[in-house]
Amino acid sequence: MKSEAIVTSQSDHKLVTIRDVARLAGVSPITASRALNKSHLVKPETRQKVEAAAAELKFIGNSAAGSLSNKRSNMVGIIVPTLSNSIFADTIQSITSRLMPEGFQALIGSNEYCLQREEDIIRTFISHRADALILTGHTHTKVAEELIGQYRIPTVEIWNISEQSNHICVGMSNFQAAFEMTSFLISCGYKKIGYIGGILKNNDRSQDRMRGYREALEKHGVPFDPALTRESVYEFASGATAMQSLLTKSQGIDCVFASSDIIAFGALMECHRNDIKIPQDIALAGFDNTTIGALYKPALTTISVPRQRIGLKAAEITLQLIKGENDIQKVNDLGFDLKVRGTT
Amino acid sequence: MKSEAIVTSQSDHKLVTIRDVARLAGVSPITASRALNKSHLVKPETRQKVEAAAAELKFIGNSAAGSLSNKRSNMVGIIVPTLSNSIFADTIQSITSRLMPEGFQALIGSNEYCLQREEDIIRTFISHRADALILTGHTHTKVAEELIGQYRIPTVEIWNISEQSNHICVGMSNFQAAFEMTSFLISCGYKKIGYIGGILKNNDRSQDRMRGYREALEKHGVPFDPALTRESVYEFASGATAMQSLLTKSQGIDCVFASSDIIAFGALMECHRNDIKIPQDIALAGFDNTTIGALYKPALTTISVPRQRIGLKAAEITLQLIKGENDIQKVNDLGFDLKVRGTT
DNA sequence: TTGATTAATGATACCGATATCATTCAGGTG
DNA sequence: CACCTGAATGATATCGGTATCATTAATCAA
Repeated sequence: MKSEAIVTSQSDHKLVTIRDVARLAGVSPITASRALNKSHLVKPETRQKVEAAAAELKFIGNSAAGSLSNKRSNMVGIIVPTLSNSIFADTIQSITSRLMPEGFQALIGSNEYCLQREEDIIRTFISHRADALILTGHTHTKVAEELIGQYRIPTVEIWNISEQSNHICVGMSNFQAAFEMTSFLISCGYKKIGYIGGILKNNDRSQDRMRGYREALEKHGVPFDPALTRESVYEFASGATAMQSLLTKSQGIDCVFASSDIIAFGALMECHRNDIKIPQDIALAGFDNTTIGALYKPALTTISVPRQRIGLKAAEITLQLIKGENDIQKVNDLGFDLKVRGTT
Repeated sequence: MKSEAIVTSQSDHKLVTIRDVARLAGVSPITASRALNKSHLVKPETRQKVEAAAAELKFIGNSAAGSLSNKRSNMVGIIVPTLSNSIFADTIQSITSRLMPEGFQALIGSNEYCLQREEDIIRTFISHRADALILTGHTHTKVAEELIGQYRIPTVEIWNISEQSNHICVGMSNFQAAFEMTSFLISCGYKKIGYIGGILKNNDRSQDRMRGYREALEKHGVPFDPALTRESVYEFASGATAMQSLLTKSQGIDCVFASSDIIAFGALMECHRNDIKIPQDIALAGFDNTTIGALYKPALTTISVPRQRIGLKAAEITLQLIKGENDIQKVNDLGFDLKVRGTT
């Protein structure tokens, strides 16, 4: 079908392009493009004409075309373990709030604690030529690391820190935090301290927290007893189940350290259900410092993690990396806070 | 710089393109493209050669180039009010779990209950030429609607239903649900039923729930009393504050209907803190059926919303719309369940 | 006045994929 | 054997921007 000059069929579904804007403004397409992006290269008067034309046509540029040409997608891929846990929602929130004003679109993926799925998501993000990646933790598949290398995607890891990692990381020492919490619990005089941690497999945060618990015990001369530990999915119900198991199979426990507030809350519910008084009968500590934990009475003793600051700093570094800056500190420790409250 | 046949500089940062794959496989670029996408047009043997080449080079296609050419981005934009509330996280989860296997990338945005921000996000999504949009609720800015129309983006609304809407919607009647809950509370014999709802402005779900509460009261001959109602942000702390206000300023209340479990839980905490027994002193009902509510003792009476099914159905319809099917039911009511539990 | 420099704009090519149309060739038919 | 059909593949153009280099006009130093 040859288009004839006059015909402007409505059913043609032609979207407005920068050429249309340029035509209406009486300039060339490149000038229009420049006016809309790098306005300093264009006379203010021209810029206004172009902007007016763009506004009149409700022009929205095609970023696929843009990124194809200038090799920057203005997208940043973010992968968290899950969206259901609000702690990651908070981090995402703060990342995007920093990135959006700079013109970046966040691609968000959750791997549901599965490395293979993470690899798939990374592959998708690369296909969209994300300008950078923000991943949770240090643990990734070999292929994922290779792809990141081959496609040279600047990558930032959040929520844990390690000198060993291949990437820049922003977070706090999960080991140190668990170590300090456990030490604190020991210093309170608790003798038989149970531990409900997240699934260890492929999860460096869970592993580090467990290690913190264990090494703190050993440092204080308390033998580590696997029978006092449970692995739990990061969900209320699972925390409750783990607690139930501890209550029945490990009598004499006077304190439980849950490596996540969600798990701790599930454990709390379970105690509640069994008329076990917190902290009189059993003390309880969590990790993450969620809102519910702080609001509950008695309020939950926990580790406060600077979720928003992690997101903000990660976004900041991401922007620097995209700009090509490379004098960036590799390990960014934002610390944590031990919040001693009612449950211990 | 003219490229000389032999030179393959490592520092050239050249990413592998489909031409490289084609060359290695000994076919033309188009054949390579076909082999990787629409393999039925290509001899099985050829396809294998191409796949082998792609695998060897770790080829990941540039989807910007792809979508520029075939006018499909394989991206679906999803906008929810917030990620902090797990109910939306659940919906997103189920949407993406349906969309990803079909090769779609979800673009996720949260408008933080702000219509202008929603409009901005929609603009971004359109710039990426999202193949479809999934929005929460019916309330959008005029400009947003215009853009959706102009760029002809198939759009599905979730979490509320209405014949009036411009778009296909998937959800349940928030009005009906609040109506039934309120009627139930009346039937329990509660005489002075307070209401803590979400912010009404620009939020059709909040509005419909409030209307359901009000009309149920009136239908049963109970006068609607604004002094018994509060508006609250959808956060624990805000629910607690609202409850506190009700407790001090509206004595004699024997029941509170919170239009969200999060608010209800905040209210619960507040009662707990003031040694008010639930349900003996005051009954409490929520909305959403979150996990904590179900786990708490006494468990929270609430409205169960089919969050996952909403997401799934929305994804399903989105796929149909993208395929161009248009015999799609406009209003998709997935219903709700009144969960009567311990708090009433 | 002239050559040099800067500001503003434009012509053309190109990013990397695929749509479209063309071509080749094997097998079937009358 | 000429003709047609369909399967497999390829050449070329194109999507909608922008990089790159070229051009023009205006400003300025010598």
